Amino acid sequence: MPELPEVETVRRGLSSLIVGKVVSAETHDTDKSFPNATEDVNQFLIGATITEIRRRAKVLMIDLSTGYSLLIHLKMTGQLVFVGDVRFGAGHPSDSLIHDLPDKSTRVTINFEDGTKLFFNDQRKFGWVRLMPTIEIPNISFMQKVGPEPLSADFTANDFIQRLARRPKTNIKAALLDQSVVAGIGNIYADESLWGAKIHPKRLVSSLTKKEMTLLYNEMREVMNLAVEKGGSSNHTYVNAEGKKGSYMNFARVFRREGLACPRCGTTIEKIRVAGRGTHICPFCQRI
DNA sequence: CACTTGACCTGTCCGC
DNA sequence: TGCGGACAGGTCAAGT
Repeated sequence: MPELPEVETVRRGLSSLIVGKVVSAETHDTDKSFPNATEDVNQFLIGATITEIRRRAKVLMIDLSTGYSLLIHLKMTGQLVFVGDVRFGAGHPSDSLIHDLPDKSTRVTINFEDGTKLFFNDQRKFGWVRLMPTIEIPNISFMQKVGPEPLSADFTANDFIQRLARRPKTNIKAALLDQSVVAGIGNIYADESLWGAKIHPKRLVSSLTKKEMTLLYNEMREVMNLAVEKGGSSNHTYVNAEGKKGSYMNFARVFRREGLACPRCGTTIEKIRVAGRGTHICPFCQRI
């Protein structure tokens, strides 16, 4: 899925596109995509005004005037695309990657009173949308265990080091992907951050020096900031709320660059497997 | 308990 | 061209 920068990009897009709109209808394919009772939808979603769009880790929250929120997780291939320009028939901007919505990947459609629509598309069906009372969001198990936002001002290098220390016997890549250590890092930005800090992803957390962990903290924040600034990364599935791609992949140093030269030392980048995930390293800069 | 692996799905790509 | 298998930006349950 989209990792923190992609979800944040979607959040910003939706903030300017749908806040203030009034929901007029909702449809979905299966209860897995939207596991809510019809009476709750009728009572708390239909007729509600969108008040705010928030994000925590990789979860989006669309707050409603009824005291309920739509919680959305895009997982690996989810997209949340707003279609607002009726001049385009089914309605899409001409430079959008999304051509005709709904399509066979559309799981949920939210209609607004002004005729515009929000589509939740998800090829692999891992993602979900659920409606729940806003006040109960912090009580769900994911929110209970999720770690701090990596870009928040009060998240320090020492916090990072202390949280990593809870996973001493696992490798650093698995620890970065563990949402209870730090929120929002996924496969792309884990690889990019480790390359920046010159740390091999298979290194055990307990083997890292304080200096290395501090460097990793700095690199992680830099990578995340740059990725947010560039609108995230796009493979063939990720698009933002307007159906457009992010440009971080133009700045990636190792991710999906196997066979190419390391931008720091020129050594050929390799792809290996760590924590069950495809992992990109410079074998010279990042040694076990 | 901590840690690793498999499952959830569909689509695409790569080698035979 | 067809087919099998590996793999894909995530997370949770089940296994060791």
